[in-house]
Amino acid sequence: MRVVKEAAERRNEILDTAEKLFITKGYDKTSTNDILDRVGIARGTLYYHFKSKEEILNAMIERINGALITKAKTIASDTSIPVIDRIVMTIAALNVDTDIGHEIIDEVHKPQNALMHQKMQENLVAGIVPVLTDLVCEGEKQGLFSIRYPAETIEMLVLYACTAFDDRYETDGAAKEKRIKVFLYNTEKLLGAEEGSLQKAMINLFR
Amino acid sequence: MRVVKEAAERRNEILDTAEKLFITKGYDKTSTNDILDRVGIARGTLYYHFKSKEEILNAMIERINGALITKAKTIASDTSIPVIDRIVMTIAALNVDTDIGHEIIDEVHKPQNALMHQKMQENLVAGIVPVLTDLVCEGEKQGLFSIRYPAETIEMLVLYACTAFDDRYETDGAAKEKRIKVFLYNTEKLLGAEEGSLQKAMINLFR
DNA sequence: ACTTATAGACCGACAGACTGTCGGTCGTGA
DNA sequence: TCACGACCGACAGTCTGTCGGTCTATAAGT
Repeated sequence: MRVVKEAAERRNEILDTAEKLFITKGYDKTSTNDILDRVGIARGTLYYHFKSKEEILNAMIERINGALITKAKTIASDTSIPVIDRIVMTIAALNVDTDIGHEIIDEVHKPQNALMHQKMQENLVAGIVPVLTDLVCEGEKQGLFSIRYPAETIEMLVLYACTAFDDRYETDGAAKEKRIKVFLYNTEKLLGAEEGSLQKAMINLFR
Repeated sequence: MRVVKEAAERRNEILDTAEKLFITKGYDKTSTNDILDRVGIARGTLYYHFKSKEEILNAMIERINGALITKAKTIASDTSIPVIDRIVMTIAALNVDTDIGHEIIDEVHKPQNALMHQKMQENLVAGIVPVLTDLVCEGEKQGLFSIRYPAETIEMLVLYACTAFDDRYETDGAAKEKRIKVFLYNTEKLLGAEEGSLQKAMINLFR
């Protein structure tokens, strides 16, 4: 039977379903049939709202990243919190565990989802680098950091973090923990922060 | 008509052809028909030598990266060259421009080739990090560097370099040059090298 | 030297699945 | 009642991977 809805609503229904499927089954392994069966629409309807399967992926990524970046910006602009805490919190806000669930971080990084992964990363890095750069510059004015090329350096750190902290490299908890520790140590070095200052802020916030 | 060849030879013919096509057209847009038409074999023959299209991609990447890593190792083990020069040369050996041609670096990083890109990067990083780590440790013994966590730090630098120096981010020459400069500056900082020492070695070698 | 056997390389028709298209239909608000 | 936006589903075209069977080079037996 035929159910008519407003375009925006249908679009979101499709995106909701696609998101679940892309994340649980992978982008390549999800067929457009899977999506339209689940939404309960016909083939033509799907292609009435999106011009291709890839466009669905793009829209989905923009929705997810848009929300994440908005959240990060909100935290970053709360001047009532010390800069160093805000930096840690901003980064934590991107750790998708919080609200979208572990599934994403676990599933997105499988080899099959390379395209999805690359797009999410590119989009997220572009959005978050300026926010963090501003924060670091603020911290430098307060004498917390000493850094010559903030933008490029932040980009370097963020890009590395995005790639390295994907689970695809190892599941060994110890190696991962060490990697995080070294990452913080190196970050302090690059930002010209006092040794242990970031680590302290982190432990302080998450205990 | 039917031409019989040794398995190894056919395999290489297929890989040669696939390499050209994957690089010029992209992995997704290259069909197995494209490959087998060009090689001049039947469908069944292709699947006699490779069990899937993706396995062709994997074999191709291993071939390319194997050659690159062998070359890098050769340079790295030549103790007649000063360590710092060897480091620069080892990295330079990975810059595919040299023998496989610009095409790869130009084409591999298009969004369509995400899978290929990811696999090449992962494979290359895993191969090159130990080589560079050894070199850096050698340099530390000579008092050139001062570094607490060599392996993780090298990994960080290599991973970043792989991601950042893809052309996908910008074609603006000036921005790219600055990025390289900052990368060298930060590398010196992380390795605990004298400021400008890496840059000097680089300019020295390539003038 | 001449048949016969065998294993490895090769063939191409086919099944099954998938994406995107298109002409046409239905519902709803003006 | 009219028009437009939402919706439908059959269909074309393409793609990957399979399978039963065929060819050929080499080794063995006579």
